[in-house]
Formats: sequence, C-alpha cells, structure tokens
Amino acid sequence: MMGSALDKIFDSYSGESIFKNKRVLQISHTPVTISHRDQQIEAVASILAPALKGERASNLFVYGKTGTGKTLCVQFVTNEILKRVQDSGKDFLKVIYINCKLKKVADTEYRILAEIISALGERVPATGLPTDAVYSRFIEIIERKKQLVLVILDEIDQAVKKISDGFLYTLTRLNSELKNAQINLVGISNSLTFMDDLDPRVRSSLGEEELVFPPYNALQLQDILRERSGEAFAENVLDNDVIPKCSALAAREHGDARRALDLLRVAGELAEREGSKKLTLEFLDKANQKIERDKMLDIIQNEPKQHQLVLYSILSLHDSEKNPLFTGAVYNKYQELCQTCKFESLTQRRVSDIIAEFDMLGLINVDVISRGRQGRTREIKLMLPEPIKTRAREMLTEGLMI
DNA sequence: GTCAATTCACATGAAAGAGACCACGGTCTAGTG
DNA sequence: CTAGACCGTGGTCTCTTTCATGTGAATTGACGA
Repeated sequence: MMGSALDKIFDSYSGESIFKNKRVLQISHTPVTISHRDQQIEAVASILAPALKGERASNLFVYGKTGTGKTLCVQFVTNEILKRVQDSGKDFLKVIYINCKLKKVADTEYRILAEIISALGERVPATGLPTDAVYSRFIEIIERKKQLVLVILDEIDQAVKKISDGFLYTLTRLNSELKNAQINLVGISNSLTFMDDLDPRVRSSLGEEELVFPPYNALQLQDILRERSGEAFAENVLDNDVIPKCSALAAREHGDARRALDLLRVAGELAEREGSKKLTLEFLDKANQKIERDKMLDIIQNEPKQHQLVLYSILSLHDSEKNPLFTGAVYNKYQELCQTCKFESLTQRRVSDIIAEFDMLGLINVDVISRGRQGRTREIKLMLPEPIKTRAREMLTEGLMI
C-alpha cells in the first residue's frame, strides 16, 4: 500500500515536467532584462555614476510598494557599476547589500553594523561588544585604504521603526570623520511616508536624491509574466487566460510583481503534483488560496506560546460571543485559559501590545474606539477566512494542549 | 433643550528589570619537555 | 612552560512589568428658556 502511494507521487514527478526551468520564477532570480523600468534604471544609474570613478555620489533614497522592482533595479545598477570598476582592474569600490527586515540578521544597530563588517570580509562577534567599539572597528576597517563603500539598506523603514533613526544619522555623518574612505548610502523603503517622520537632519542627508517606483499595472505585469513564463514552462503548458488572470490578481494587490510570479510558480507546482499536463485557471485559483493560507498559518505557527494563547482567546470568543470583541473580554478569556493550562499570565499592558501586533500581521483588524462611559478600547475583528480559522484552531489546540 | 464637566476602560509611552547570550581578560590546572 | 578550562565583568537583546499619562464620546447634572 505504502509502495503504490509512493509510486504515484514519484511517477507524477518523474514524468514530463511542465517546468522547463522553475528557478526563473523564484524571487531570488535576477532576470537578464528588466521590463518597464528603463526610466528608473537610468535615474539610479545617473545618480550613482560618480561611484565609477570612486567619487562619492549623492545618497539615494528609493520608495515604492513591495514587488515594484526597487531592489532589483538598484542591485542591477550597482552590479553593473561594480563590474565595470573590476573590469578596469581596480578595486576601490565595495557594494554592500543589507536587508534590514530579515530578523536575527539586521534588526538592531549593532547587527546592521556587524553585517556590514562581515560583508567587508571581517569577523565581528554576534554580541558582547559595546556598540561604539563596533563603530570604531568599522571605521578602522574601511580606513585601511582609499575606497568608496556603497551601502544599500533594503527595507530601511523596518529598521528605523525598530531602532530609531539615530544610526542613520551616525552613518551619514561618518563621512566627515573619514580620511581615506567614503560611505555612500542607498535606502530602499516600502513605505511612502517613511521620510516624513525622520529626523530632519537625517532626511536632508539621506534624501539627497529621491526616486519613486510606481506599481506595475496589469498590462506591464502581463509582459513580465510572459517573459518569464516562456523560460520557466515547457511549451503549450499554459492556458491562454492564465497569465491575464494571474496579473489581474496581482495588480489588485497594488501591482506586486513578486506576488504574481509566486502565484504562477505555486500554480505550476500544484499542477505538477496532480500530474496535470496543463496549467489551467483552476490551479491558479487554488494557488491563490494556498499562498494566502500558508502565509497565515505559518505566521500563527511561529508565534510564541503566549501570543498563540491570546490568539486562541480571540478565536474562541469570536464564535461564542457577539461581535465585535473588545480588549477587556479577550484579556479575561486569556487569563482563564492561562489558569486551565497552567501558564503564567501576562499583564494587560503586554496583551494589549500583542493584540496590536496581530493587527500588524493582518490576522485581525483593530480599531481604537471610544464608547463614551464604557471607556476607550480596541474593537477587534478576526480577519481569517473560515477554512483557515478552523485549521488555525486545530493547530493551536494541539500546540497548546488545551 | 443645551452645554460643560465627569467618567470609564482602556490606549499609549517611558523606564527599568530579568534572563539569555556572548566577548574579553585574568587565573587556575594539567600535560609536556 | 604553555594550552586549555573556568570564572567574573561588562556589554547587547528581547520580553516583560511598573508607573504614568492620554483620550474621546456617553453620561450627568446644572442652567436657562
């Protein structure tokens, strides 16, 4: 019995694959040509061009929603610059790319700095040193020779939200202390309003040049998908209306190309898994649901126990109580649960923050409302669709042993 | 009926503590020649 | 004599608590028409 089940799975893989080269659809893949971004690439290139001669360019700040090609374009241009410099046999340019959003990699001032240093080929302990010691280490390293260090800080808004903008100020001001080396900053942000709540000094030095990446529209997304799918899939696999539908779905999500590619890839995987020779609309719909579902469940699963307990409280109240829910009720339920499963209960202050975090994650929707004499509170609405909700409840019941 | 004061139930902020992790330098210990 | 084990100190980081302050509309109660 076991054997036949395995046979079925492996057979569907060993047969003709509908993929020709799946890697093309992965987000890490850098395409040879970038469509519909000529203008932006030119702009980035002309701003950063002085780096070709080892001169400090203007600090650049790039905005745009997720999946609009910001990172791609900046990396493309800096790679070209680096290639040219290296081709001429020089090595006065260092390009360092840091994604500030990756947890445990770069979400504190110390770690960002450590990350830069390790990109320069030096080691620095993961913790244990005073931050200013790391700064002087950094200065010492780059001062060893005359060079230009181009630091690209991706998702910089995330970092600043967590740390404060102080480190950006220090970083921009560092140049006046350096004799040999120069630092050039490129900030990439998803949030359009990010610049507004920065310290004015940082704003002026970081935003010497600014660039906005508009979202792709549905037609542009179609072009991109056609290009990539040509390489990714075998011939005659795609139904005609798959790409338009796919780009329409993604365009609805503020023109996110990454999402569109993901969708296509997952749809392909689903089709392949079911042994289908064709990628039809049906698979696209399934993929759309699956991505959403996996994302949510993944988030829930990886939350700490206390957070899960709060979420479980919300889930169970959501069914029994009348909507909407308020903080007080959730907290009471939470304390009750803590007693039954012998957990230490957190303070209301903390639970309040946890609820706010869930809102950020999109698991729930929260409005702060004032109910007059009934005080001020959060109105909590659960955002999980029915199937996900059920699955989440099962998962939490199991994980928390309730 | 109108209007300002009151009041509720939290939201929101700031500061500080606990506990985990880690580097560094000094001291102790056991193995080596 | 020396390498490695071990310890104390001092640093970061995350999660949490404690204390303090803020908030916005329903409610209240005084006031005047």
